[in-house]
Amino acid sequence: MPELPEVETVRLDLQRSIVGLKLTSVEIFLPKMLKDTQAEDLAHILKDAKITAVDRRGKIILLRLSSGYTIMIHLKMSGQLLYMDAEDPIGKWTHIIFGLSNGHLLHLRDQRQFGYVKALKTEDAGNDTTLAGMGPEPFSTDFTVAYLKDRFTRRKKAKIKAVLLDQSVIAGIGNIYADEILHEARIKPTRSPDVLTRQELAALHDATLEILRAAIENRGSSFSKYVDLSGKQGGYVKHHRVYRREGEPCFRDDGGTIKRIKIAGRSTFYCPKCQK
DNA sequence: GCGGGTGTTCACGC
DNA sequence: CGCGTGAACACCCG
Repeated sequence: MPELPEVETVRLDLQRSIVGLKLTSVEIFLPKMLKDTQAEDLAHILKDAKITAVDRRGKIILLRLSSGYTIMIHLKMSGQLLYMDAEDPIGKWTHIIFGLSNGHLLHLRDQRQFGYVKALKTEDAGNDTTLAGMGPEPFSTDFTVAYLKDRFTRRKKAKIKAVLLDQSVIAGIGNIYADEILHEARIKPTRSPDVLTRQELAALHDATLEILRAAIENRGSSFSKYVDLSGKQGGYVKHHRVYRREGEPCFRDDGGTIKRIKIAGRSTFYCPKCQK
């Protein structure tokens, strides 16, 4: 799925192109894409509601509506949101189409059908278990070295990579960026979080911000399915230093060769030379 | 046919 | 309770 930088890229695109418009209709071809939401309720909720803002929490897009409702969209592994013309063909994997008051359409495509759309009252969003259980946004003031230290001391037997993937610790990091962040911070993904030094925690904190910032600036990583709102690929893959680079020399030119292991069931790439 | 893939969740065993 | 593993979801690709 798209991780924070990809979802943020889509959010920025949506903010530019649909805020201020009204939603006019919704067509649902695959009802199981709706989570805790009835198709007729969704149609009623969004009909003629104005989109007042597009927010993001972790990897989830939040369409804020003037009617007091929020539409949550999770793209999971292969979901895409596409801003389309009315005459554009409907793809095989388009499962939901939102109509917009300017005549354009928002297609939700998802080859693997893991993603979901959920409607809830904006005032109840704080009670939503997915949203409420999420750790701080990396770019918020809550994300500090002290916070990492506090959360990491409780995880004595875990591996740092697994903890970075835990959305309740930090919101938005996935398999690509966990590896890129750990490489930038020179920390081996198998390390135990509770024994990291103050310097390592600070390096991890800074690397998180730097890698995510650079990825957003390059409009995310497209190695397979991810595209932005207009269907274009992101440009960050060419900046990847470890992810999917098994057997290649470390970009730090330190004589290390990128290794691939499994952590938390996920392929994990790192340089044994510079990541300690 | 098999394994693996940007995510998440659950069952199970230690 | 914490943590790791494997499976599940569904589909494409090499």
